[in-house]
Amino acid sequence: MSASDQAPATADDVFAALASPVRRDLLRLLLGGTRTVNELAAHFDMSRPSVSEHLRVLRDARLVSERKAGRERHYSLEPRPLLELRDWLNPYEKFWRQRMRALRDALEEEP
Amino acid sequence: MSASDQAPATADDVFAALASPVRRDLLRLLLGGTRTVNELAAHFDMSRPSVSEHLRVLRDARLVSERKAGRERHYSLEPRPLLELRDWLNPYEKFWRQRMRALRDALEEEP
DNA sequence: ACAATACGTAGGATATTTCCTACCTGTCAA
DNA sequence: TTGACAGGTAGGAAATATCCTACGTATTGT
Repeated sequence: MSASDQAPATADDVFAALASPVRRDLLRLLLGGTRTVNELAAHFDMSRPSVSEHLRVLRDARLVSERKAGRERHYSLEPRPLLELRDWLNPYEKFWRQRMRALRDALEEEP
Repeated sequence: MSASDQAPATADDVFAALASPVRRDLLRLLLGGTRTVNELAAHFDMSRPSVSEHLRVLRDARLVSERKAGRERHYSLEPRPLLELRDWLNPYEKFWRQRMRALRDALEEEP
């Protein structure tokens, strides 16, 4: 399963990709716009090849895309999997609101 | 760093906890309400002690809480870290809306 | 043409995760 | 009291993750 597959990324891929703080930092950097590998690697106390590997994990999870431009590779943020994460989160937000409502009701009953 | 600490869970703990599909299934089961360890373990093709370890990871991330009741332990969902995850997601949703807006504007320009 | 640059891949060392079985403590019920 | 049950912990095997250096390939500039 490499980044060149057209198959959609699984939730597993996305959650696993987000588990690394390095990869979350990479996503945050890409919020500022497209970046080359060297530009990204400059932010880390880590070898460039290791950053390349993290980028591959992010690519496999469809969280970033790459565009070849001469000898550079321009990486861009692809927010769609994060929107699916928001959908995953939705039932838990509902749960949260129910709990808040119950707490408020209990407080109103005994003032 | 055990679950008995009062220190708040880090984003790292939360993302790492969510990286396992078993632990995400545990959270989903707890959406239905409080469950004992045995009730939870019954849903998995895995030994009960292994489920216990997954529960510890979720506890350390403050994603679940436990309440002792006789010889049972009742586990409950604690949605607060997931709400922080939603906050983490926020800038990416803004990014997404910007991108959608740009696409829409481009389409209007060239109909 | 040739050196330098950008970046990926290979192979490997080490750390971490994930599962197991064995075992322990605390609680309940007969 | 004693046996059964709930569930955590210990120790270890196997798989995976994370980093490195060395190297290969494609592109650019001189």
